[in-house]
Amino acid sequence: MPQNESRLAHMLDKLKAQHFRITPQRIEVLRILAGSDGHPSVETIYEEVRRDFPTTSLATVYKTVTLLKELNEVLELGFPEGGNRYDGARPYPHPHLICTTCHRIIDPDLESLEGVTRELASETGFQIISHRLDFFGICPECQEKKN
Amino acid sequence: MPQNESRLAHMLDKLKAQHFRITPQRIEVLRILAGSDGHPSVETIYEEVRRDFPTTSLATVYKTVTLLKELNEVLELGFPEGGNRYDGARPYPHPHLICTTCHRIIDPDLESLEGVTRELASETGFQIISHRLDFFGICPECQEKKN
DNA sequence: TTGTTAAACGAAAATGATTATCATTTTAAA
DNA sequence: TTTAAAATGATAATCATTTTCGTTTAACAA
Ligand SMILES: [Zn+2]
Ligand SMILES: [Zn+2]
Ligand SMILES: [Zn+2]
Ligand SMILES: [Zn+2]
Repeated sequence: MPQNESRLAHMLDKLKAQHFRITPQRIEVLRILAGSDGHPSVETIYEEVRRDFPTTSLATVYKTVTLLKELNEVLELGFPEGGNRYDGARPYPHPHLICTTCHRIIDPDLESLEGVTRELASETGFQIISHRLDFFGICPECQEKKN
Repeated sequence: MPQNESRLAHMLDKLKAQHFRITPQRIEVLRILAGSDGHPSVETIYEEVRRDFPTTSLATVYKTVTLLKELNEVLELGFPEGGNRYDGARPYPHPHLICTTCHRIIDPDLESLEGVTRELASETGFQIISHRLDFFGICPECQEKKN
């Protein structure tokens, strides 16, 4: 998976460029975020990191994720019910499709959003900085299981 | 404001129809939610209710808002940072425009979302139940103040 | 009107994800 | 290596929201 490796390399370069230290725990968190397309939670990342580094603290995972967020290297999908999810492969705003049954989160292809944003800006005078678009529904697999 | 009164009447009817009791505190919360277009927070509702009923508990406001949410009579805009906001005038999913400076929340007019939803469903096989669309930016007034 | 009863209220404790604290360990550069 | 600053790990603190539970009250019938 060359794309993941380049994402990982990019993240590492960014940390180095800003003189953040490269620690084993950080490398592991970066690797998971760069390599996963499933929008993992902090808890998921934590469990995976602890397979290789069993003494890792949950606080370290939080701190690393927060750092990457500030560096715009991970997209945080905050949910008020808790259990935020993270996208390290596409760290820019993009729509998500969330299965309310199995909680998987998918990146759908949707092009028409930029036009909507422009329309909105010209209509309201707002300077649009960012957006968040979530669709909630039931994925094909979960629809199948119901029958 | 006849539209607000009809919203209030509708909410009261729904509570009565399902044999929930009509209390002074509930009426007050309903009135605020039905009459406000500013997407108030629980704290805001609480302060306003306490003007007329100073002994009202914050828990009562939470319980009433939660009840209305379950009855689909209020739309909850949850934010992971806390301080959720509520729309009792339009209790169905609709896009929002949020000023990151003064935190005002506006309902913009946007029609093109239903088409996007249909496209998404046919592309992914998901059964789309709901959505959440927030745009973040700086409102004209806050842009002005910066200069 | 009054009495009855389950629902709602108010106050306070509990919850739970996230953040802050701080002593100890470790990275990175001289 | 030595050194200083940064990162880690364990734990406490935070804070919006939920739960608990004893008291009050709305709704309804007598
Ligand atoms: Zn599913
Ligand atoms: Zn994504
Ligand atoms: Zn503003
Ligand atoms: Zn709204």
